[in-house]
Formats: sequence, C-alpha cells, structure tokens
Amino acid sequence: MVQQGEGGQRVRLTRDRVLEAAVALADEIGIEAVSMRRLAQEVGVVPMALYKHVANKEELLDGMVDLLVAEIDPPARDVGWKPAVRLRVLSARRALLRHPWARPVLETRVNKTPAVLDYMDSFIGMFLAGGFSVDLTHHVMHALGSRMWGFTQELFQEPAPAAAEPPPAPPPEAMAAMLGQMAALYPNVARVATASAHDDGSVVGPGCDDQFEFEFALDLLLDGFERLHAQGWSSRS
Amino acid sequence: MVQQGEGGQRVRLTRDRVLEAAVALADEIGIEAVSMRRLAQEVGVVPMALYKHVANKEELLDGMVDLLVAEIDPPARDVGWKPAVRLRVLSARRALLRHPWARPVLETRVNKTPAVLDYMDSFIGMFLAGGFSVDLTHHVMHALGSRMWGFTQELFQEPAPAAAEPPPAPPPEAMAAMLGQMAALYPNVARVATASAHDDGSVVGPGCDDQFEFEFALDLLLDGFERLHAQGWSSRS
DNA sequence: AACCTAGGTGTACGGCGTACACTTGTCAAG
DNA sequence: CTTGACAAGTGTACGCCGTACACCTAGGTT
Repeated sequence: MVQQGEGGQRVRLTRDRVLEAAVALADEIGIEAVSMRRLAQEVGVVPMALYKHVANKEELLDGMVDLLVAEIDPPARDVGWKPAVRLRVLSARRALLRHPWARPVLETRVNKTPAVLDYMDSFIGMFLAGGFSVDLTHHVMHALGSRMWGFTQELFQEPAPAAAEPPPAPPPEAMAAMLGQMAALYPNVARVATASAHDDGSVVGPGCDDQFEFEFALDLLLDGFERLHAQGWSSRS
Repeated sequence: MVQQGEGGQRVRLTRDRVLEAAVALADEIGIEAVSMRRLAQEVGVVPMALYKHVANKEELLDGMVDLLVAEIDPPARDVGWKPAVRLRVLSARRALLRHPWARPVLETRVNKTPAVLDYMDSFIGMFLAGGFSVDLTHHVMHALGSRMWGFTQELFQEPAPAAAEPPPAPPPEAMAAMLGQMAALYPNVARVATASAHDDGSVVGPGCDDQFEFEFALDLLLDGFERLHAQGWSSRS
C-alpha cells in the first residue's frame, strides 16, 4: 500500500490522495481503527506529514464525508417531488451501505462543509420545487432527519443481553435456554423479534430486513408529507 | 466533591455511587470530558479503583443509561395506545434534555442492559395492547427509531460553513456579508433557515423550535401508524 | 489471633492527536 | 548553473486516554 515510484522516488502526497486513502482504509478496517498514525503508514509517510494536507482529524473526517456526498445521485428530473426525494434518499442509502463508517461519522459532524451544504440545499430544493411552502419544507426536513442521509438509528441489532464472548458460539441447547429466558423476561421484544415474517429456518436469524424497514418508514413519512401538502398545510396545521 | 468521612475515614465506594457521580459529572462538564481519571478524581479515589465497580468504561456508560431509563415515566394507563406512546416518548425526551450526554451515549451503545430491554419491552407492549399486529408493531418500532428515546439527529444546529473561531464574535457587518454569501450559495437552505416563523428580531437566531419540530415528526408518524392500523395493515400493505 | 477477601493503590504500557523545530526536495528567478 | 524560497516530509516530545497487573490494607469471619 505504500505509494512509491520507481527507484525510491516518492509520489507526492495530495489532500485528495489522503482523503481517498482514508476512505479506503475505513472501508477496510473500520472507522474506529483509522488513526492518523495508521493512515500515515498506509500512505507511506510519517504521521505528521498528513497535517500538511488536513488541519486535523476532524477535517479529515469532513473530507471523507465530502467524498461520500459526491457518490449520491443528483435529484432526478421531471418526476415530481415525491419520487425524486425517495430516489435520492435511497441513493444516499446505497452510498452509506457501501461505506459503513459513514453513519457514525455523519452523526458526529458539527460543521458542514460546502459539499454537505450543497447536498442539503438541493435536497430542500426538491420540496420547494414541488410546491411546498418554506415552512412546511422546514418541518418536513426535520421529520426526515438523518433519513436524508439514508440511515436511521438501528434499535435491535443483536439482542444479546448477557455479556458473552463471540468466539465460542454457545451450544444450541444453551442458546435455546437463553432464548427461552429472554422470552420470559421480555415477552414483547421476543414476539416482534422472532415474528418478522422471515421464513428462514433459524429461530431468531437476521431478525429483519433493514432495507424493508427503512423504506417502510420513509414511505410512511412521504405519505404524511403528501397529505399535509395536499391539504395546503399552514403553520400549526 | 471528594467524599470523605470525619477524621479521614473514607466513605466506601459503591457501583451506584460511581454511576451517579458519572451522571452528575457528565451533566456538568459534558460527556467528552468524562474520563475514568476525571471521574476517579471526582469521587476521591485513584483511577483504577473504579474498575472494582465497573468492568470498563463501556459498562460505566451502560450504567449511566440505566439511570437515565429509570427517569422515564412508565406507560400511562387507560388512555389508548396513541396518547400513551406520545406521552412516553415526550417523557423520554424530557429525560434526554436533562442529560445532554445521553444522546451520543445512546447512539453508541451496542449491548442492551436489562433495564433498556425492559423499557423496549414495555414500549412494544403499548402497541400490542393497542391491537397492533406483531408485524406492524415491528415496522412501527423501526419507523420510530431513535425517536423512542426522545431524540432525532439534528440536521441544522448552527450553519457555520467557514471555520471561524467563536471567541471574537464577528462584527455585524461581516456577519451580514456572511449571511448574504450564504444565501447566494445555498438559497434554499437560507430560505428555510431564516423563515422559521419565529418572530424574534434576530436575522437567523436560534433558527427553530426543536421541541415543535420533534412533536411535528412524532405526530406525523403516529398519525401514519393510526391509519395503517385502522385499515388492518398486513405485511406488504 | 489468624486469615480471607473486597476495596483501594501505584506503576507501567501502548495507544491517541498534535505542537514545534528541523531537514529535504522542487522549481523559478537571477 | 546557481541560488534561494517555499512546500512537503521528518523526528521528537507532550499530555491525554483506557486499563493490565502486582501490591497493600482494612474489616469481618472463624
């Protein structure tokens, strides 16, 4: 991975190469393992050299987000606000799924870069172009919240209440016992967790189809927006 | 803050005292400043002493969340699922606003403690008791997402694109120029950001009423849930 | 009086972000 | 071709972090 020309001639580092390397590294080893030191090693340079191209780690993360935003499709043309928004959110989601590091990073961003503001601006533009009032657009953006980035907080990822080390997978009978206890303690959780209408044989399995759940909520919101819009929503309904 | 009895007799530390001190400290100085060392100092003990009461920092944070969850009201009785859910979410939100550290902490929690599972279980129970199918309940929980905790990702907190040091507040005319440039570059953002129908004189001001936006989105979802429920929703609509 | 043990201590390690002073490589002007 | 300026890259060091591990010590039980 160390970038070097023939005969020891170093390839000059650029901000872009740093950012691209950071994205690739985060894709590969996870964002929590990306440190300035590790990234420097990856591009074949001493840690402090990175600071000639990014002011600090925050700015590095901002730059990574910019690269992510560039992967999101522009608004579809000639399709009405609703499919336009829907398509774009799903495009954002695809980008997000390609880069699992993006969710935690987006959540912690505090200053918006121009690229991010551009995205938001054109996103807002879809509603305004669709005839939404400025006010309703404002509320609607809040209602979408982080869904405009293609994600929501995942509530149940792996119901594993008791701390157990992953390596030795618990034997089936212990597993069953655990599930039974689980069902006894948290009957409602157990019901919705197991009854996700997925016919894979496993008892609990992957639990649910994230993509389906995401679109379910997205469409619920879009339908709600549509209704408000249709009835000429004005502040305080 | 150092806890010590008369004549140098140390007050024995307990897990509960550690957790309560952690919550109080996080309330006071912010979660990012809470380190094991700082917390130890706060309770008058050497850092490693804390590890006799919590296994590691993750468990400390889990324990703090448990304390938070305990502050959320139990489900209201005899009021139908919709107001019950609404009230409870708003109660969670109040707890969350009392403890600003809670949002980032909740977002990063990976294992659910029994207290958290209890909360989720009784939360789910509100829908089931209201006659929701298990399936619909599942989807509905996903749609709520982190809103069940009383928060959503805040999209616009302070539109400050160019890095500027906060201490010297920019002079009014520079501020105006910045806003003008902002409006030129991101016209749509500018429109919804300024037109939040808040009559405080300031040009951009606090921007919007978070509580209103939160309830707007919450009610939009609850109305959507109601509609699906009323029309006897079954998988894949 | 002897012992056990839970709670508290001290030292140390490997990681992190990054400040600061330095050398080196590249290219433009003389 | 030389020179010098400036950007890129280096090396060292600081102060933080979480926590492993060996040790001490006070209280309570036998």
